[in-house]
Amino acid sequence: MNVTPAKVVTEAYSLTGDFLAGRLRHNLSTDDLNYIEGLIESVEEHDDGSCLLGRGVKTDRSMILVEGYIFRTVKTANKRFITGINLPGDFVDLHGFALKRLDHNIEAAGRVRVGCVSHETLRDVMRERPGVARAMWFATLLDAAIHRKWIQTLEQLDATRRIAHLYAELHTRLELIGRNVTRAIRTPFTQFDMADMCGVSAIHANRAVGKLRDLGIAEIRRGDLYTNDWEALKKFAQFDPDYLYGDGPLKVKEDWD
Amino acid sequence: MNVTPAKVVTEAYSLTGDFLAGRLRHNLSTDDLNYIEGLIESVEEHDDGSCLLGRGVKTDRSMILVEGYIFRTVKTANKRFITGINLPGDFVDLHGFALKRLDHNIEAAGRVRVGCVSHETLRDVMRERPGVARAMWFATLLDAAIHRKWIQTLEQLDATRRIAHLYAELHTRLELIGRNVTRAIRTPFTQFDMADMCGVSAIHANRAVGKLRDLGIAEIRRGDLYTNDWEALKKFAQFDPDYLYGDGPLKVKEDWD
DNA sequence: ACAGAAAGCTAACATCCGTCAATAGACGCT
DNA sequence: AGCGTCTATTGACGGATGTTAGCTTTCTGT
Repeated sequence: MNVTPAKVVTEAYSLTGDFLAGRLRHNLSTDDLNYIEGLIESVEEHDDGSCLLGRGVKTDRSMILVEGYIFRTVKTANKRFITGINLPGDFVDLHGFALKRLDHNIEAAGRVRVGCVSHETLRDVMRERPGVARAMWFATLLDAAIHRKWIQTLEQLDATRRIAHLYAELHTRLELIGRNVTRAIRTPFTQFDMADMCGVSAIHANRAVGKLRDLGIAEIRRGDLYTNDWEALKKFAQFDPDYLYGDGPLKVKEDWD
Repeated sequence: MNVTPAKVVTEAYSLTGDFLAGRLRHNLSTDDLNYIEGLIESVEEHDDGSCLLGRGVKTDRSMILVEGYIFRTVKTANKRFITGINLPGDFVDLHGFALKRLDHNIEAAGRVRVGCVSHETLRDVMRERPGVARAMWFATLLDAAIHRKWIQTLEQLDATRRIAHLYAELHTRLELIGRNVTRAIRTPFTQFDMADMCGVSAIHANRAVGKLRDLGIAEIRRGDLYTNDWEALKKFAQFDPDYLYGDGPLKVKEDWD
């Protein structure tokens, strides 16, 4: 598991847009968000399938996903398990700051762009911007909440519904970061990826995709999902967005101190 | 989902022992640990099956498990899903401090004793004892790591191995909090509980228990597991303790600042 | 346009698991 | 001791999923 070489592209892309409209948005002022963008020391591009950080490898920086999808993976002799997905705006390895070594790999799903912040800088943030530090804690708590929902999904749903639930979650999370979805979600996921996320074989993932098509719920082609009835899809997947803390509960900045 | 009445037993039990030898231990000095014990405003006892905190209920305090086992559960019309277990020394709803409302229930597995800390007090801690605040963040990161392992377990193992993995995890976590296990782990878990943790039916959990017995790996009677070869059990469950960050990685206090 | 590679698809069979039904054992209560 | 309830156990059947194998489609590079 080697870290693949990255192209540093800081000079080519402006970061002063709304790329950081992600998960941290709830708890931070515009000033804080600009402050965080300022922390980013470089932006890198990585190719599909490259490993941005390997399990057990020590690191002295953390990465914010700017564009693309990232998997958390664990590998055994002949299988890969995906335990989570990150979307733009997510800190993909913030916990590496505290734990020093991750228990899983950070893997690019399709081409990605990440912003890098050194742990030295984060130490200063922790000391001097308690509001930002708290927002980072919230972000890791939200990761845990999503993990719990994945556990429930694996315990509760069959393969077809798991895939539907996966895209239902993506739909809502993309909305939460301001990327509204109309009739399609485009991803670079293969059916192998879906299988590794849902804990089924690739062949069974294929059956599930076919079943979603037969049921008229969604059409999935090469990772891209098309539907004209998101509510029906979400109902089929028994999707309940509460766990994403999209509205009220996470907005606790005002009643902290 | 009602919160059942609790017996307040502060006066009957001394807290100045090593009950808080739990997960926070790595990152804190004895002084810090004594400080945390001092935060506890009351100790309560709850009966088996009682709900200590319901999903969506606002709360203004957090609980440290002092004695017993606690489940994180989610319930649908006719099923219950267990997404995690807590052991003595764990903060069971620390994330309620930041999120205000939990997305799941906190449920007693057997009789439990919990120590309560008001969020008002925690706010002060966050401001005045950054070392303790960081330890709390670490604790929630460890929760997330355990969640990821559960996801992997559900994706990877059959029912028999999942149950073995569950007890393998308990064995290691109990060791990490100084409760060394010899030949038996005693729990109040029913086979229904095991089923809800492993995402299988109770009848299939029973088959799995029988299979562990037939294979000579372990004997499980009413939640209590007996074995004379923990290594064989862990190998069977493909258990790898890295995700519990038992030794090095979590001990980062010294190189923080 | 073409070839090779990657991804998607299908069929057949075995295993894992859920459900239903029924029974046996363990525990608490009176 | 006797009763009821909760828990554990077993058998039979069907559905869900894994595995193997082979085939088709789509992408990509030249």
